[in-house]
Amino acid sequence: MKVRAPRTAAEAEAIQDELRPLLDLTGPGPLRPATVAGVDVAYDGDRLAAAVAVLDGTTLEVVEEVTVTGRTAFGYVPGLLAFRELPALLDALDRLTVVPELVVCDGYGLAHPRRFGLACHLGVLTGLPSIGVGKTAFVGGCAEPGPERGSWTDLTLDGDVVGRVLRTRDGVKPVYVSVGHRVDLDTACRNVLRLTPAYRLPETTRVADRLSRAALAGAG
DNA sequence: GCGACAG
DNA sequence: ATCTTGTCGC
Repeated sequence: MKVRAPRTAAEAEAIQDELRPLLDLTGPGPLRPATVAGVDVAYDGDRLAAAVAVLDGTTLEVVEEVTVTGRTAFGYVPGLLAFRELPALLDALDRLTVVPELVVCDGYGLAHPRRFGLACHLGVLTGLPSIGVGKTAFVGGCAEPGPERGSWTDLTLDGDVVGRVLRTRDGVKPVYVSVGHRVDLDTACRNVLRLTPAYRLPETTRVADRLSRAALAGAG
């Protein structure tokens, strides 16, 4: 699998609009996935390192890790993050021995200006069930969820519910969850809660984050 | 027209 | 994303 490389923002947007119809928003998706993959990318100037960490869906123990290093081919443009991170992430996913039952992305999925964020793009290109978990607000409006872990509110955009603002730890800033491909919002949130037994962010993204940084440092 | 804006 | 010290709290 490979991402088409657009030359301009307009081209990138056209690709998103073209792929958007291939999205499978049919649920429920994996409720008790045996394996869950986390993906993340670290940068140092134009160098980058992408990492994929596959965890056991029950014990959350690391089952497999893959990293790839390379150079950025597309700058960061809000709404077009996938074109910056997907090439390397797909390379890493290709080298995986285990086929994860769910992929957790760092960023947004359906909650996107054209309803096709990183999680959707990755899902459509790999065919794998995927969800997006963002750390900060991007698009959509929401009310503040209750202070306890598990409470949430709708993330809405143009009158549509495009995701959820979910509290994963008591009294800690919530995360922004939106579906990517082949998973519904309820299932996405249940998975996120299972992946956050101790910290605000899913263990999958925590491991992938560490991995990508280490790979970047080790690639000198 | 002017800002805001996942990572 | 990344640049960065000390500091409050368990």
